[in-house]
Amino acid sequence: MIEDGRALKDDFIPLEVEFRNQELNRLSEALAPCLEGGTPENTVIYGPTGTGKTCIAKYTLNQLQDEAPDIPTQYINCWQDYNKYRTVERLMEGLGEGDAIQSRWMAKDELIVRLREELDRPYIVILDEIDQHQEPEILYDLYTLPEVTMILITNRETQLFHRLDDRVTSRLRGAPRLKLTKYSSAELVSILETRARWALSPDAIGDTELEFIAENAAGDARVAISVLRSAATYGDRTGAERITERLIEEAIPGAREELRQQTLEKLDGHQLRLYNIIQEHDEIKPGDLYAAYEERSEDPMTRRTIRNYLNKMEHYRLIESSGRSRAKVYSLVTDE
DNA sequence: GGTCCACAGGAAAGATAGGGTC
DNA sequence: GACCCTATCTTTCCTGTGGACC
Repeated sequence: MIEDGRALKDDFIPLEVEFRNQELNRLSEALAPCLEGGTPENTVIYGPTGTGKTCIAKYTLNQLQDEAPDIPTQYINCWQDYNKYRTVERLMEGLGEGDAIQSRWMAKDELIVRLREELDRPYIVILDEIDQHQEPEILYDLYTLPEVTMILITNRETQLFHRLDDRVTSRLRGAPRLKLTKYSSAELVSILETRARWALSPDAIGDTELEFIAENAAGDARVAISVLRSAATYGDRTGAERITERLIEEAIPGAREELRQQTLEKLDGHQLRLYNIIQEHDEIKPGDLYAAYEERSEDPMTRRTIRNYLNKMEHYRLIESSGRSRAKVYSLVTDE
């Protein structure tokens, strides 16, 4: 059934991005000046997950590189490269200067100086999940580099700005902002149709089944594509010739489990222990959670470290919390 | 309304690990 | 191999918040 699985991958960039023409045009306009030696505009893209923020940013940079291969670009996920050092490391890599960094020997400030020296032409950088950066002052450092143009991606615009100091906020306030909203069911069907045409054998899936996936994805293209991928994989495994509604229903839990397992693999022993304790309870108070964790650990981490771990797991959407102060409880995320 | 206390999260210091220099 | 420099992770200390109880 699957003929070319690439089109079903999360990081696949399609030849054409559907239903985002206005946003693509605005982003292209913001970057266009660099083609004529001018100064492009920094841009902020925000909206819920699965609305195509990363996709339109990467797509626009691909287009730009087709026109001007000499202009270097770089994609940085600030959840993975969350401190200044790693971010600048990635920036150097984007300039083909990754080898210039001799491990930890080079201090952060020295790295910035090195980056400044290497910049002799426009450099366009996507900073994805910028609200998750642990040292948001990096934006000020980058702002002082006239060659660097930033495309900042965040889920919530307010989360980004409330963490920035006034110098950066005042400068970014004037930057173009692109707000992306969730896809409608009809839009998701069209996106899925295109992906299915690329990835699957002809007639592997019909309109009714695509609509069924779209309705279950609640406007999130990432979820919709993940379910399609899971259904097709499951169909291949079981020898089915077509993806049916029943196959999709069977594949949905698998798609969710796949995403959950991928995330669980990122946790260390202490974090997994916390996850297991929460899993054993419908809801658990932070104090009770720590007591249970302490009981099961030979060398337990402190409460402060555990709070950091729990924040990380909440961000991964593995657990969630409700209530505040003494009324606070943790539970597993079950709605995805 | 006042007090208590669980809880969150920032800041600074300490511990650890990786790699370079002599 | 000892020492130095660095980033990263963890701990300690502290303050602010807000729910529970009287």
